[in-house]
Amino acid sequence: MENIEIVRVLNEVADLLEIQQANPFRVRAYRNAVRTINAHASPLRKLVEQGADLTALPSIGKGMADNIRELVESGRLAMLDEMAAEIPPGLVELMRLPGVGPKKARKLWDELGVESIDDLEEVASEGRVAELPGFGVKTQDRILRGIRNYRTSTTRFRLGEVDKLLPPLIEHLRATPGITRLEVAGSYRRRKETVGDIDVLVLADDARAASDALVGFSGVESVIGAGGTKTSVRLRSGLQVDLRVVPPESWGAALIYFTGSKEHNIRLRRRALERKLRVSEYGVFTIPEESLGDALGERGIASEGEVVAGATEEEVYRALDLSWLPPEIRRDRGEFAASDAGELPRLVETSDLRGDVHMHSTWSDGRASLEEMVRACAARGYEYMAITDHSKALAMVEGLDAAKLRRQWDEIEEVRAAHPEIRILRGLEVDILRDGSLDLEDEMLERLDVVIISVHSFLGLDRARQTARVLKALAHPRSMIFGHPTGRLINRRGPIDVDIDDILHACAEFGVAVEVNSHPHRLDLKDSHLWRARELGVPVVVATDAHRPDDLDLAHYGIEQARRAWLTPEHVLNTRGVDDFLAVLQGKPAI
DNA sequence: GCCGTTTTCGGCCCGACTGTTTTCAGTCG
Repeated sequence: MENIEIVRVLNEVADLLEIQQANPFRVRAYRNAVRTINAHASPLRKLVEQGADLTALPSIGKGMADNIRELVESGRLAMLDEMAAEIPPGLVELMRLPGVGPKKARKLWDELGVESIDDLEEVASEGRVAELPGFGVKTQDRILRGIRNYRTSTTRFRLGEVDKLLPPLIEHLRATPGITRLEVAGSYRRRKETVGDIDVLVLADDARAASDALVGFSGVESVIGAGGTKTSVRLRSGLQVDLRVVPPESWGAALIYFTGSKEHNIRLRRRALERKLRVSEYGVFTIPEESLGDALGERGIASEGEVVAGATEEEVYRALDLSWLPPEIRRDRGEFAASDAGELPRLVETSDLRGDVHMHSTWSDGRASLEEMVRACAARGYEYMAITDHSKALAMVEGLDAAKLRRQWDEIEEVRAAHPEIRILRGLEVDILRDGSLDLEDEMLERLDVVIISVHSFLGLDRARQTARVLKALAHPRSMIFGHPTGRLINRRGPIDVDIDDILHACAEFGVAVEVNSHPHRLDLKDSHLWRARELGVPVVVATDAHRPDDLDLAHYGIEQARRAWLTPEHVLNTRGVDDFLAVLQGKPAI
């Protein structure tokens, strides 16, 4: 049983508990456990096998540890089986619809016998949902719309897509009179690999005018809602945009609040309470003595208290004895402790990169000549670069065999002479063959400066075979960088099935670096695996896998991914000078 | 169900919006 399966089971338990109207804090305990497991890169299975104490993990207590052990050892959870016998499986799915939570799902089941989305569509189109107490015509319509939307599948947008969709909207809003400040918050600002919707914060003289400006944007397909402080629209692309007008004295607090993550905010508020302060999107406030211990006063309204901070993020964090925290690490993954200890990392930045070492040219499937790629790298200020075309196994792109590679080296010699401003390394992206051997003769591998090894075929091997295949390739003395290690394509293709923990251990042992492939379709390795790589001391290379000169500008996506894993320039090999870079990669015995 | 040099019991983040109500529950982020 893998972590991802454990997570699915525990999440389902939480869903079912909600429908059963169990203690909400018990539900939250399951959600918190899921969070911990998601953040844990190595398999809990191994910990269980070793007899380790799972309760050492945050949010895992005795009960949860028992659950996990039961899952690992038997593959089942008796408690879930019991609950699932009582509750129809389709009920959980109802809660995916906007406006339907556990209470409404339960009522639909109790009163109308709804057991699935299909059932719900039927009774809703008959008008029977509107007749239920607590429901109405509007809720019924919303459910029907939600079902249609759900069926046309609303996946999250890749960060790179959003970066293309947003600029016209931002420009439009910035040009609106009265909007004096604008910032995109949310997971977009945290540079998460995918984004669900967009939160735009603005400072505006006239909230109405700002709202009208959004509604009047040419890309808007429909208006979802408009309140006093929030306007929501859906763009024709399907992307939902929420505009929030914020008063200047609350700007920083609102920016923190809407940047999230949710987990970060929760921790922030708890921290405030420890200091007898209250944090909201409006600022940091004192809690008046009389309402201490009575968090919810009459009708839930706590007395106001005095404003302590709110105008800037720095001031809000300072009020809680914290340094300003980069959005990428606002995930409650240790950033508070690091700030307290004065040990916040100096995260790697795009400008730290001194070379790009994964790119293609017309020698294989690139669109630009070798010299054009060299010029493009030099123009970006790189000190060095590696041309890494495909090896011959990728026949469809006419990959390079030994003979073709020698001819490429001749051309590299010529280009080197013409471009002394940049060091051009001889590289190759060598296919890992089905049996784990490399797609190039050893004597040629010996003569390459940079050897990237990648999986491009037999993506469907089972875990045992796939892992063994990769481990064998990593053990090759000339393997230097493991390219796009999991092979995933975001929203399109899942990762190959490998034991990532075993692989990272092998990388550490053999001194092979892992790539952060910066292409926004890949972002591979992902953040949680990079986190593990850092823990294990595996060197990291951030590279673009560019197939044309413009692709070289995608490096920032890889850097942002690295920042989410707390990587500093020390962790990223290609922030070093070329001699250092090569020394680490090649610092291994000859064949 | 988890957690604790303030607590092993009694807490557990905060506010807005919507739709349904006539004082509020449910949902969402």
